[in-house]
Amino acid sequence: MPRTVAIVEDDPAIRANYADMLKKHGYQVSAYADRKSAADAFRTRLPDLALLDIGLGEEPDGGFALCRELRALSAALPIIFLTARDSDFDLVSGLRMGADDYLTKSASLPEILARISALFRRADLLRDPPAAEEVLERGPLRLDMKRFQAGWSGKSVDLTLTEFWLVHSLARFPGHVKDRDQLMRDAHIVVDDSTITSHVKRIRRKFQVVDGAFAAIESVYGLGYRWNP
Amino acid sequence: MPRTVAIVEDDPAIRANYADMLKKHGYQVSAYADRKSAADAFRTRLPDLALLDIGLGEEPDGGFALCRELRALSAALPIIFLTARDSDFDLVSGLRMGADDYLTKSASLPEILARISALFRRADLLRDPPAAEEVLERGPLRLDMKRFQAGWSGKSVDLTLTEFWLVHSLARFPGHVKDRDQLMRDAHIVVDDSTITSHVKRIRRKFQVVDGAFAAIESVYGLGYRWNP
DNA sequence: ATGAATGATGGCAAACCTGTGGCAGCCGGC
DNA sequence: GCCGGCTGCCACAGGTTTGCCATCATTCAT
Repeated sequence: MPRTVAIVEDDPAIRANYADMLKKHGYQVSAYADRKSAADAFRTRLPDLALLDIGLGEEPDGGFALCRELRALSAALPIIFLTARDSDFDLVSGLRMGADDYLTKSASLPEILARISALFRRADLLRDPPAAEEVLERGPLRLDMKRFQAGWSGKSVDLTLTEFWLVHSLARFPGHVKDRDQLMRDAHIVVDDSTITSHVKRIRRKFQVVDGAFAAIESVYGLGYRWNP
Repeated sequence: MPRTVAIVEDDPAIRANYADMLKKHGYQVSAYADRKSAADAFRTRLPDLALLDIGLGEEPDGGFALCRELRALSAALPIIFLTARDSDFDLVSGLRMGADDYLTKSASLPEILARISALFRRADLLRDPPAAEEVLERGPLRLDMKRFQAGWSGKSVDLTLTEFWLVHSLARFPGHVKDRDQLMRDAHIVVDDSTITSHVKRIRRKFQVVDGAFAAIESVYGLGYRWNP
């Protein structure tokens, strides 16, 4: 099914022009000339994307008002301002108001189309599973990145923040050797090499409390550490 | 944890200029002069947003290549081209390649900032899908989103607006750790870290008036707070 | 095998984080 | 104006975490 694009623009010639162009590129277009008719239509059915002019007939800021109404109806609806007004002030206001893009009428048709499809691409990420990696499992190890909780064969292991980052850095690519500098970067710290050694010591101890045979963190002489599967 | 913005730009003066501006607006900035150093850094840690020049030193299209590499690493990472090239061709290529926005260096600083924050707003939708529930119930907790009223095992708890937002932010994903910056965003305030501590103190006190054993808000040392089911 | 370099360990002090009480500014209602 | 509630911030106290060192053990190259 084609995507629907709503155009709100008071000038009939420009409106028809843009509408034609969008239709030619496979969108299903509904066009409105003023705020009221657009708002009425949106209340029954939202488009997949809205292209708004700012000045609408009698209302010099009708587009802004419409943008606010739309945002109240849906936080995710892609909104683009397409207007003759090219002041910084209007642009910043428009974006602050919740629009996703702001184009002046000097924008070329290819630019408009490219920006519309870029915005659709991003909006589509919401529909699909955003692939938000929440938990990392490596054998008996389990790291919940949202809860900042670590577990080893079912039992929970209390790690401090720095320790958690270090374990995450090591376990993300099992078998890969991480040198101390990389570990510092992943843990967002800048410290002496010996301090990393200390952290590894404490991490090992904490895992050994839960599993005496724990040996997943292997030292690689002269290089750093490696997570052993 | 402030948002990180990566800037890849070969001209040292421009790079420093943009980096300063972004830092002044609260972003944590990492700057790179060429494709290789940027790509290396991105492989270990992705920024929250990338600002790319297209021409990078010897490579006239280094930014395009970098954009492709970044998109391979993450489909959701916000990417903005910021370049002197103002041809339609480059713009359309850049957006087709997966960038979310395309700015020329003639763009004003307010425009750049507004577009960055608009993009962050949209990217945030991925992290916290919009919730439209009228009433949120989590065990004994009950939040009426319409009336801004909170309840604990049937008894009503008088929260101020800010407190209500904070409780909502915490309770929405029980167990998930929210740092102070996320809490501020969810409560629509910009304050000192210690102020969040104060709010939590007052929230706990109010719940404890109703239930002496209240302990649903757990502090996570070094990170923030978590709602305990 | 031997020595230099690297890593492990225990310990300690500094740095950091949080909880708490308190206070000042702000705003709205009376 | 005056009052009271809300908010933001600070100073202090107590506890946790972290960084580093001295010492001992291990590894690698000669």
